[in-house]
Amino acid sequence: MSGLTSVTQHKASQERCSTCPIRDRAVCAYSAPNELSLLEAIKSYRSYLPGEEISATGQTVGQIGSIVDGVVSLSRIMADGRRQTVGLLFPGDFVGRVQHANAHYDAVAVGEVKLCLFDRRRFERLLNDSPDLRRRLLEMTLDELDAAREWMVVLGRKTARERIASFLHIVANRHAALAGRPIWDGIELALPLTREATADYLGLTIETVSRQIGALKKDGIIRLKDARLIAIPHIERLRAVAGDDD
Amino acid sequence: MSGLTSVTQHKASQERCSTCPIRDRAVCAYSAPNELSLLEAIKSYRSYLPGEEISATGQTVGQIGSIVDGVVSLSRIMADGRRQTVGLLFPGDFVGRVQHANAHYDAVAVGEVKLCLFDRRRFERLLNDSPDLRRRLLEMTLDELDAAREWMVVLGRKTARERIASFLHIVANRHAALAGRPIWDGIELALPLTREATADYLGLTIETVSRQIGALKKDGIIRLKDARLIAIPHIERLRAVAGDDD
DNA sequence: CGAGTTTTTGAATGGTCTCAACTGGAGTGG
DNA sequence: CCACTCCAGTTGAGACCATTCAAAAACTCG
Repeated sequence: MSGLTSVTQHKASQERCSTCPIRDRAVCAYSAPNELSLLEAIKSYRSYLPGEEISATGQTVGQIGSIVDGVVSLSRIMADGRRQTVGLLFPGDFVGRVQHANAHYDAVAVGEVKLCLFDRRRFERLLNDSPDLRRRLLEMTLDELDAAREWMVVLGRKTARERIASFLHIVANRHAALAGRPIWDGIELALPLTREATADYLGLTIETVSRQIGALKKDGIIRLKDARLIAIPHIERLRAVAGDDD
Repeated sequence: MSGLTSVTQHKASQERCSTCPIRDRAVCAYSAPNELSLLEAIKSYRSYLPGEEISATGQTVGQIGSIVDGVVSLSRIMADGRRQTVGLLFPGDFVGRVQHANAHYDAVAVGEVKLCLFDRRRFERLLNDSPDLRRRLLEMTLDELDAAREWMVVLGRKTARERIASFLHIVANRHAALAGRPIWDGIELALPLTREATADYLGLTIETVSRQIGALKKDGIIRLKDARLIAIPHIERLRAVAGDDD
């Protein structure tokens, strides 16, 4: 798979931060114009093909940055091959860890992915001088910590049916957020993950994922156009199935 | 339970940060003496009894701070009563979230706990002016995120036996860290958690926890002096049972 | 159409949960 | 000192949900 990856990497001096689609959500969201130009000077874009590895556990990572487009999964694999996805990263999210030279997880492009990358050391130096960058990075990290803990409840206590519903709910929320409006009944989703990737995220097997999606369809909670295109007639019903009260 | 709590709270001007037992690990670890005196001016100590609630989900939190002594559990409870513990906090760890007025999780004192507390708003103001505080808080938050993700692997993919072993391994590591030396064979642990709290952390039932601890004992992986006092003859064997390779 | 991949479906197994009873230690009071 | 209660923990039996192993079906791409 990594044999047929054709990546593109280039300084994109023509791509201005001011027109960046993730300008308001990324680590640079609070940065003033003068700081943006500093970031602009050291940034480069790189694209990844579906399934392409962005970084591997233990590997030394020289570049870190923001997702401009696409979805990235973070996962850990056990010695005997069991895999658990520990995070799904969407546009605006930050990939890579400051102050750590090597990766703790496998980062993989789920679909096509475009990253806005910085040299790790240079970014860290900028971070030291910039309260705005640090504040935003802290905020994003706290949000990710909350998301991780939320997911721990799913993995520790929810049934397969509830896990699927929780997953669809999260994807729907992200989809709505990217569309810039609150979630709505009848929302249609193109699931970013294969059944296998979904299973790895939910702590289930692909067979169980398939069966439970089928069950939700039979119960009218969701409608399937094909295996990856899902419509949700009533968000409230999905949320109820997910076991969330709010 | 909250009826018979006898808490103590007082400005402790006599307790100096310079002699604080968590001085090197807490959020103030990087703070210079002048900053320490600012913190000293606004800090107060408060003790909690075993089982006492420190803050509840949704509740507005006015004070945040560091654990000086004891263990705090963070957990979320579902509408039907299922509970999942999403974090165990030890001395030096930070309780409460900056920039969020209300708690996302239930924080409960596991044993007796002593906190070093700051008014949230005042602490946030200090945070804005202090690169050292912010750097340390970011670092701690990133470490907690790593720990949370590590635990997601446990909850998503490990068997009951592996979960118990992972739990004991984590507690042993923390115990060794507090003792200031690397983990050793024959280490003895006083488990901080009841079987119920352990089950909530591991995503299991108390019966399964009890059975698996019994099985580990039968297999010679651990030795029990009583239900809560455990000796680990060979750390390597425990780690192997936990399914970790390192 | 044919090959490869992804997804679905089926049947049987097994690990964990559920429900229930029992054990042992700590504290209480006659 | 012993009976009693209370609580944490242990043990047992059966049920159930998700897994495992196997095969069929659906989709993709040449």
